[in-house]
Amino acid sequence: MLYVTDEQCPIASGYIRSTPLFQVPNLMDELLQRELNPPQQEAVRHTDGPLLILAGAGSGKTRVITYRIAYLMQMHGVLPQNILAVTFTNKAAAEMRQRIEGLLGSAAMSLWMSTFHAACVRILRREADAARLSPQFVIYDTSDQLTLLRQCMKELHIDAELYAPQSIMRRISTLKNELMDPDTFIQEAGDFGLDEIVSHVYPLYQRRLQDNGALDFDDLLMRTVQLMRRHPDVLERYQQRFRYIMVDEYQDTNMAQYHLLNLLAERYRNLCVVGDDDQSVYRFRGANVRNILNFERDYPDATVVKLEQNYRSTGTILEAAGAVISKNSRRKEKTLWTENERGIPIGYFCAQDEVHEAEVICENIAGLHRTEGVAYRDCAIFYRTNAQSRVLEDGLRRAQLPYQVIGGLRFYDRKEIKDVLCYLRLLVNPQDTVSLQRIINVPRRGIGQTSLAKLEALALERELYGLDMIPAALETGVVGKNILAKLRSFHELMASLREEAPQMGVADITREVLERSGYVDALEAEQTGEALSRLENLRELVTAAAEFDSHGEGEGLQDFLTQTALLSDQDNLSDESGSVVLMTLHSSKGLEYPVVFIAGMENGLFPHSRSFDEPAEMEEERRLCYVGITRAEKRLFLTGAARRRIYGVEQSHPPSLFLADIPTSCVQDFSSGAVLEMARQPWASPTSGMTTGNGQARVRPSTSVGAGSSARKSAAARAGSSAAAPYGVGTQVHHQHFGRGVVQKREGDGDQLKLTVVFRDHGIKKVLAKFAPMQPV
DNA sequence: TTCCCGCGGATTTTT
DNA sequence: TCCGCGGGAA
Repeated sequence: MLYVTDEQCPIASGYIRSTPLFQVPNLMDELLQRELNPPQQEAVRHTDGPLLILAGAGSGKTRVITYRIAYLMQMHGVLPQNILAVTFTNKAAAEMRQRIEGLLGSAAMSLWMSTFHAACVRILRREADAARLSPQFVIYDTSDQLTLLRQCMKELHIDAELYAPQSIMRRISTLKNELMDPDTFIQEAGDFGLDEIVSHVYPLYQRRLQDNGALDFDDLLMRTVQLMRRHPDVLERYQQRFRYIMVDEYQDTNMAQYHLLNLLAERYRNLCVVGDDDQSVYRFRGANVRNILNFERDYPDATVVKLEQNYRSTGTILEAAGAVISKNSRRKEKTLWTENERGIPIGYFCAQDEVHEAEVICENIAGLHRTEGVAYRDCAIFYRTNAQSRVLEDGLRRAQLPYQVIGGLRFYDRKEIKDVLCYLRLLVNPQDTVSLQRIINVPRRGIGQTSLAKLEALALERELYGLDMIPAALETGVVGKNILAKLRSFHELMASLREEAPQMGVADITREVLERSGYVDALEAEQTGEALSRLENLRELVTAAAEFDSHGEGEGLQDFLTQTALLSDQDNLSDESGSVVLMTLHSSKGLEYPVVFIAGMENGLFPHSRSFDEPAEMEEERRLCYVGITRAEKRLFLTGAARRRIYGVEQSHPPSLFLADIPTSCVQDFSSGAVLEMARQPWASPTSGMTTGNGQARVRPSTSVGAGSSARKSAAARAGSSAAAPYGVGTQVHHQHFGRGVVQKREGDGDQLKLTVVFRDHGIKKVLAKFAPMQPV
């Protein structure tokens, strides 16, 4: 056998025998012809050399990917272990694997089918030596990252008030996604502003990650690329191994992922990327649409296949989506079409406020369920920001409709779960100082801040990390006598757990930790409802661990921790539960539902107020809108509210400018008063849309309720807001020191007029209108 | 050391 | 509005 084989893989012994569908070549042909349209077939049959599949929404791309993998294996004799398939979520990977197994039987077992991050973890663990990593490294999530960063800042005496840890973190993350390591950055960074600070913190932060045996999300990608660049022999092995590479959602890859792919595919050039530039919505986390737009430049010999037939949505929904996305410049031209029926017009409703909006949505879901027998699980509600989910949840509860929320606070991010996971992490990797600090006094054992500070000082001096710092403290006696005893007993606890752990299943270890740490006892003693629900969550954690044990896929605790760290929101979406699904528009990518509601169709919310200034951001919002609309199969409802409370402050937003782009014939306005008609007014002229020129004022769908077009005035009147110019609630302002902001609240009047303003970069401030160096924009 | 209260900051989106 | 943190008191 020519190809590199996977040592762990029994050469797919089953796969030749267990392929009912593909035994004979012409059967395969027949199958492809029956199941796929001509461009889809072309994509499947193109096996060698670079391939770009531009897959419009709902054009059957998952089907193409799965059939292509099956085709490679069956018709070209490609071994499953020579294929790398990268998807966006674990859920997508699992589904795809299942479908391939449906076609080929168990042959697909040894196929690498996972997210970028999961694939990188796998590589890094195997190549830990070359990557100069501890093989039992742990993965830090956002909050761990921030904890570590804060410590680094403290160590360097950088004022966290002056430089928000979050912005430094964001910057470091961006740098990592651009493959900029600390050494390089020191040379390139300016010696002023944020970057000057970052040039000090980033190297230390990175060193501390290493000391703690930890990697953050971005490291997973960056370190893998570094590994491949520095070790040609390792790279060569993986190039040989992954002769065929397929990437889904290519439009959302960042620079690190882009380079990794190019490195791996360099040798055989069998790189197949699938994506849709119109669905690129992760710019904020480093995704670069140029990756897909430039694929043909990167691989001049690339074959390009466009999948433009949509099988998902009604003609009406597709037309609306097309109208919205067509306003974007810089896109690959493609026209989605469908043979599906026109369907029912899109419903629009402008509610009085957000509570009313939720009510209307619930009434409609209940109505569809009652009169048309629509299952709850076939209904989804999307929104722009997680904050919107609460009111919707309240509504659903009141209407007694079953629902599940995807995203928001992840299960594994809950305090009690995170605590226990930190115990487990320490068992795997005793160097992990961040975890130690989190749990050393949880539950309370009387090891307080002062003692901890002494411990830390000692650790810093002697360069000790994690559990190692405790014996040192015991010897030197830097802490008082009774603290000493407490430290000792904690250390003994951890030592004995560590000894037992390797022999036990994950569920048993978890139970052991819960019992012996006193965590459960402490919660039981609390006797509050909150403690009860935490206990409930912990039970759920044990269940998840037991499930993990029984699947037997991983190798114990280590893999369980990795899995929990890399789990995405979508991954715990269950189709079984029969409930209405709530999620952000971002999370909705890649999914489809017969009935879709998009709530909060208002300027300032969607498109989000932070995107008005930058055309590129605005285009991203528009793509997000396109994504949302194209999730719908049969029915789409768009809703908004004339008023809503945000941070407890009442605001009123005009209808979303995206509504104005949807052709009249596609929508039916159910609002009282012709709201949609009014919404169309300000932006309906030929000059509407985005103008980037400086001279001509960009059409600004402002949230102001003061001066403005008659349409906006009447919207304000209906909303019942005070309309006194120049600082009405919602007015966009510019402040000499604080920059851009939006007026949130007015108090007093005349010279005493006080304004609460939300500034884009400086948070909420109260200013006296008379004195503030500020004007409306 | 811990608990409680008050204040300020935050929210765009997430592997 | 809600959450997390810091400061002060027991």
